[in-house]
Amino acid sequence: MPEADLTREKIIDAALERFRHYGYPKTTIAELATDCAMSPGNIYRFFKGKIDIAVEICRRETLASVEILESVLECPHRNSRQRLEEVIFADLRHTFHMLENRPKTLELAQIVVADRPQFQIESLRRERRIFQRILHEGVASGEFVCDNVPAATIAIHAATTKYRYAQLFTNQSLNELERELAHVLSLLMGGLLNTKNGEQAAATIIPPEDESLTYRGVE
Amino acid sequence: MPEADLTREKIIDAALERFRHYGYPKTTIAELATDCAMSPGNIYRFFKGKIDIAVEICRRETLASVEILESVLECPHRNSRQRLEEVIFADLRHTFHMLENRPKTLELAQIVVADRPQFQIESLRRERRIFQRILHEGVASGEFVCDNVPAATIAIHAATTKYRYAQLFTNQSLNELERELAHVLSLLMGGLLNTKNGEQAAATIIPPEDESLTYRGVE
DNA sequence: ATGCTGAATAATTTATTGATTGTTCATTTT
DNA sequence: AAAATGAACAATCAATAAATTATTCAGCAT
Repeated sequence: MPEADLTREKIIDAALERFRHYGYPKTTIAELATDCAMSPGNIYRFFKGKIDIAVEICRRETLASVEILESVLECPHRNSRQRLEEVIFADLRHTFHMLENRPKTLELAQIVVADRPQFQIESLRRERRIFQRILHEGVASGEFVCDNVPAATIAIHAATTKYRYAQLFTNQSLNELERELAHVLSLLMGGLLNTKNGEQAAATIIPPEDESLTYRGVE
Repeated sequence: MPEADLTREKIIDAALERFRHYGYPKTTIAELATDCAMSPGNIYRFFKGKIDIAVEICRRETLASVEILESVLECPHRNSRQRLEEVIFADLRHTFHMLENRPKTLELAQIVVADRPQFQIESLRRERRIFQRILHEGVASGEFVCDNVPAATIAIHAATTKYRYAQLFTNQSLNELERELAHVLSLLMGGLLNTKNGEQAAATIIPPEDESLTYRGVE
């Protein structure tokens, strides 16, 4: 590895350590510089600003998360449904434990997202790509029926929003959340409608892509 | 109406006006007292504290919201699926416009919930009761198939979390959200699985219940 | 008694100041 | 020339003081 990259890594390691122990706001550039046996000014030859160090750390964190989900995906002898369910369960457990054991990581992510909204959008997109791969496989094998895989991917992702960093939404226990998620997945898989009577119900009416924002609610 | 209740209403009206225009923190008890032509001390004969005025206003707001959803519910010539979908769409639109047109209302709700977490829990429960009524009807008529209505109610409510006060989660437009929600509902109704091949897939494995916690349905 | 007042007090918020920190860049070192 | 420094400057934060506000309650009025 080139010298410059090694130095960059040293800064990231020092920041990782301090952000984890004391948090982003309580960590000063001067401290990072001391940790790396260099001057404060030199840090700026490797990062445009303090926030960019945080961005890089968070970016690596999300890549690691996606890899965890991918490893779940690669378990053999699973059908598409089991894969999808296990990936979503893994997401719930992983993010739950993250917030429970490393609260500073959330704080850091919130600081980064406040400054770089695009960061969150891209992280979610990376996650959805995993979902989409499973859906494609399932449709190809005939296990799933779906005439719009991208839309279904987004829908499943949206419907399981509550189970990503669940503590942001509720103070339920992990066990409660797992049980609830199982019911959500069960519905997403099988649906509510009675299909025994032969006739297939009409699809949900999907609003037109009209950009004119007309208000249809009450008041 | 008894004299005391009229006075109480006068205070609530004054608070409603000021909270809406200037927000909760910038409204003082002294101002409310002046508006009502009384002394600050007298306010405390009707409310235990400033926050309790906000709680009462928010309570009425949530009751009004539930009534809107109930009015959607009472539309005739609808099957259960349409009712459920329309109620959830109405919820999306109503909460979306609320945040767009009356941002102070959200601020107020956040202040109330920060102080009284139970308030949010009860508001959500009231909303779920509407869902549950529709599910019951649908199961009774044979339109829905579901062996655990309370659990399915909670699942549908959880899966549509993103579409209640959606601006808290995303900056998508209302139109985008409506289209996305339509796909979510479509999945919840019909499911992903291919049921044409006759055999019904096994249910999602539901994690065992914690011994200390009893699982309760919507009550 | 009962309903209400308004000054007194406690709690909170806002303004201010001084200290700390992020960032830059002219200069030094390698 | 390239890499690094550290003093200088601007932005931000923390601590404190000042002002405002929520709440109480002894006393007044009905």
